Amino acid sequence: MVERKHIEKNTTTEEKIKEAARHVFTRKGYAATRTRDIAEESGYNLALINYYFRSKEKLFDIIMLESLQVFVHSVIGIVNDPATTLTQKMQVLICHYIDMLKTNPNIPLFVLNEINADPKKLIAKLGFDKVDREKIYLVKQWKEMTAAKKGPAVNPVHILLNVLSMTIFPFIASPLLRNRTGMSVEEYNKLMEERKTLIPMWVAGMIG
Amino acid sequence: MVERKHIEKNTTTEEKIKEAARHVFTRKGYAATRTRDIAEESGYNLALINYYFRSKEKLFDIIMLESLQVFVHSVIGIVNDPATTLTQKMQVLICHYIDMLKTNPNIPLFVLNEINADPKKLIAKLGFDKVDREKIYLVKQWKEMTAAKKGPAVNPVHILLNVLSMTIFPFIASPLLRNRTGMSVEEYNKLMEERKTLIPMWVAGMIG
DNA sequence: GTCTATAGACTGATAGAC
DNA sequence: GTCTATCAGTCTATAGAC
Repeated sequence: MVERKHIEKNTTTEEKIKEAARHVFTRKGYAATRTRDIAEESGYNLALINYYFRSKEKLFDIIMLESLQVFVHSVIGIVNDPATTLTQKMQVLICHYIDMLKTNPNIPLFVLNEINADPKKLIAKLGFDKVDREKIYLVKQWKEMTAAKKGPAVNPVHILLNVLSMTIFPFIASPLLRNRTGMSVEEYNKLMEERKTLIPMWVAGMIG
Repeated sequence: MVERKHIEKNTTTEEKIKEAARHVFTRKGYAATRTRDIAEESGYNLALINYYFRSKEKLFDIIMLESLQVFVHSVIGIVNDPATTLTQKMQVLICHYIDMLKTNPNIPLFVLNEINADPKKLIAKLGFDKVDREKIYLVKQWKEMTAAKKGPAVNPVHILLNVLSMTIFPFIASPLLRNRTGMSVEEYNKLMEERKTLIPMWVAGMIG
């Protein structure tokens, strides 16, 4: 089953519909997407969407969960690794996010839009509400670090916000920035690659 | 006309509908918003929306362009001020952005979506394509600064990206972050207020 | 200017033939 | 499994009374 996954990908009707749905949903958002659009893009008929997925919403749930699990699953492995330091975790996470964003640059805007449309619905669907933060190794290490430091500490949420901001936002704003600076996609991606080492450096400067 | 603006605000039916539309559109997005929702929120009937604005789309355009033009205009004033230093400009801009975003937290997502849908259209509507970058005072000051510095300089686009990221992204991600941290809107806004002084400090550290 | 009532178009979902 | 045809519901926009 696993070893065949890359072969079966997009060959079955079900996979083709999912692939089409991924495209249309991420481009237009849930509400603006018509099941007819997905049918057309998949090359199949409208009725097949219901045959395979029962409803537009159920199809959306599947797409969204898959998009996010790519993000979330690997991340949990990183933040829970007792073998790495806090700094190393941050470096690995930033690399991981930038690589993922280079191949899926449209996912953040898609997710943020849907969360904005209905915050409770999506967060519950993602299973984020079931993660026990206190048991994550990164949280433990963070607390040790802040406890050891002297002087007035910055609210750690600021640091988290900065890492996420500096990593994710450049991809969301890419069309705008590229338009203003006249950069090509390749030049821009090269810049993003540079940020893999720059962001950890900048953040280290913030923590002092 | 101008001197009466704050008095007339939200007193006319037209203004009340616009205010209601602003709320609903930004909460649910264009496609998911029904004109019935706007009518209900405004306290008036569905038919009045068409009486005043002809269509849902025209109403949407008016709302968004109004919010944006006010903001864009003020920004141009700041970056073209010959009386302030580069550092001062950055501080004022960050303050200005954060204040704006506290009252209109939905604008970034709207702008990013529109630009994603059609990069040239919105930029042209806002008149950005007519701005001659070389004539902006901030650009001149920036070049002077980088010319005076020794050692290998970081690509200035990184710094621009960081300022925008750290200022804007926290507002886009607010629903997600507030949910994860359990913060109220007030607590979160207090954090954003702190960033008015923190971001310039962090950026100064990056430029070194 | 504001309302009620309804036209007219579109959408998600299903029945039933093949 | 895949198709065509169609229903039932919802939406924007408008006609017409007041």
